[in-house]
Amino acid sequence: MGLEKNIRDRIGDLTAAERKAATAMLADYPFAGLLTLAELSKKSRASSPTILRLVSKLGFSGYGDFQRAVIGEIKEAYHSPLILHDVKDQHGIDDSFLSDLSEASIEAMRETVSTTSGKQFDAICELIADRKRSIFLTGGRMSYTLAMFLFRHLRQIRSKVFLIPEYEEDWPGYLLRMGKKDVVIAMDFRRYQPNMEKFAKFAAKDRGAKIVLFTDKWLSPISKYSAHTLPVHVDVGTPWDTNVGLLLLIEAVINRVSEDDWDATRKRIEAWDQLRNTSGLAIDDELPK
Amino acid sequence: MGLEKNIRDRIGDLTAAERKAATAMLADYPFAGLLTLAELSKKSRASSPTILRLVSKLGFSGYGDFQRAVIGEIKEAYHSPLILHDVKDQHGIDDSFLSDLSEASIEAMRETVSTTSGKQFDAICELIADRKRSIFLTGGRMSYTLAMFLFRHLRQIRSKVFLIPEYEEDWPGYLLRMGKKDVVIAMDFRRYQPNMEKFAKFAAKDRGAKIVLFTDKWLSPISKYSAHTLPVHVDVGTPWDTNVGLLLLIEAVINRVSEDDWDATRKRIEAWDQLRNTSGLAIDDELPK
DNA sequence: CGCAAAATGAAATTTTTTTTCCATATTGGC
DNA sequence: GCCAATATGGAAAAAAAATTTCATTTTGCG
Repeated sequence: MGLEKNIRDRIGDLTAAERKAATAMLADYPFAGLLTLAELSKKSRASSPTILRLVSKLGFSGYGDFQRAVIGEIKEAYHSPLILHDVKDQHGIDDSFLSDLSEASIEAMRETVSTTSGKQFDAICELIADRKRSIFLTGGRMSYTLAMFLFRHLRQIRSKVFLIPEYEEDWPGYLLRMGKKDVVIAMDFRRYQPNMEKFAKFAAKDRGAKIVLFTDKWLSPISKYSAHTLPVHVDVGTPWDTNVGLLLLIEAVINRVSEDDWDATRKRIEAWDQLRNTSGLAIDDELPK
Repeated sequence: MGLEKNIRDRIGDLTAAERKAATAMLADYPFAGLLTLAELSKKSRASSPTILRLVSKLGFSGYGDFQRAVIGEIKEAYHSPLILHDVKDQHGIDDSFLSDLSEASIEAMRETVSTTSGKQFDAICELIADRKRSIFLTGGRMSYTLAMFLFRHLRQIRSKVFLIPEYEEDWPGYLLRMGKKDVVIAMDFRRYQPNMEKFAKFAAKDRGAKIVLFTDKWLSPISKYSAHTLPVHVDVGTPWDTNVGLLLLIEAVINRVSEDDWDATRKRIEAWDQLRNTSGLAIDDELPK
């Protein structure tokens, strides 16, 4: 499996000059693989064609192909040593699935926080806290539910907060009421939906709204139009990506924005509580204008 | 000192397109720095000259110079991976709000996992994976959105999954179709809503459905009627409770249940992807009977 | 609203890197 | 020691990448 082991195993079959190249490679593995062909050639005192022949013997189609593999290995090694400090076996073997997933999710959360700039986060919260701006929320198929989570909380904190309906025919009514001061909070994760981009484009270009985008590290196409982009780490090594990092950021926003005028928020929550027995339905703000 | 911190600190002074490039860089730091200029340009959706201008603002004499610095950082970090993940102090004091909240949320997740019995979790997943049973989901005001999150995922995994509408008048149609074999997944957290209890009571007593309850440590009144109760830790010392523990369990359920018949799930997801361009709307299963 | 200044990216240019070709060198068998 | 097979690297060609130029777009301001 490992590229390094692969080289070591085959080093006996190589020709003299190829072995020189392989040795240089191993001497500073894996970083020698990041050098250019000419640099590695100089370092190993083997000509570039020799290195190319070596690389092809190792099963790569070219130097670029080889370099991509090296980068992949560096990436892997860079991330993996962390899932070591496990809390496994606290109550027996059968829990390891849950605790493994938990540790991986924790890692994703930590990475999300560590790649989020505090300054940018503050700027975003300030935008959202600004009562003069209307806030519009939307999201992709799955993240829509988390957008809705944020929506329902923001509703308790301030007015002029709107959830864009999922049904596309309803969009114009919202889009046409957006202005330059307004904010669109969009959540868009892998398998980006084309109509989300269309929506964002119109909101940003035609209406001049500011877009705050929550996305993954592959960056949704909406990032073209967004004023702020917050990349969230979603990988936990399972077939489904995790959203705990996103939820963490959402809850951080809720806390930060409500701090801003806690008294008003408390009053709203109390008023809400009074109503909660009579009806589960939200009292909708009218759209402005 | 650190290149990453350097970028973060200056991100405010950058122009819009430069910020896009910087965000892409940070989203997959430090590996995005190993890409070629053209690749990074594509990924960040900023033109190459823009990236070059960014790189020069950061104090490098060219893209190559910058890449050498990135490689240097990777090399350094490679041998001490832990330093990188010491989230606090990594980018200064102003981030402490986010990282404090993150650590508190992590604690809540860990506690949730450590108080969840693996056996019970498995039993719940088995119930949900059983294709013969219909699954009905519901939740309180805020947790309803997370119930919806689970709903949309379960929909991709199996059939006969239904989301109870929030509007009370619609409930009878669902309640009357529930049978003894069926499962209600209820999420109910502090400030329990009385009508949720009414719903659960009817589902359990009159219809004989099995209730799986996600709640907080104060235990929703629904626990009287539930076959399984999973208490989630929600306290993070802020005015708002956290839901990361709940989301973790939900995602664990999704992973576990989809494992059960991954081939079928994959096919469903692919079929879904085919449709995703034509309409954002779900194709609703008919209610049974 | 219009204008100047700043920002941006398309495309041309330059530089670097990879790949190919082939002449020369080396090796091992006889 | 000679020959054929194999290995090697110099250098040209091809490809790719980085950089520069400059026209167009966007932004901020009066």
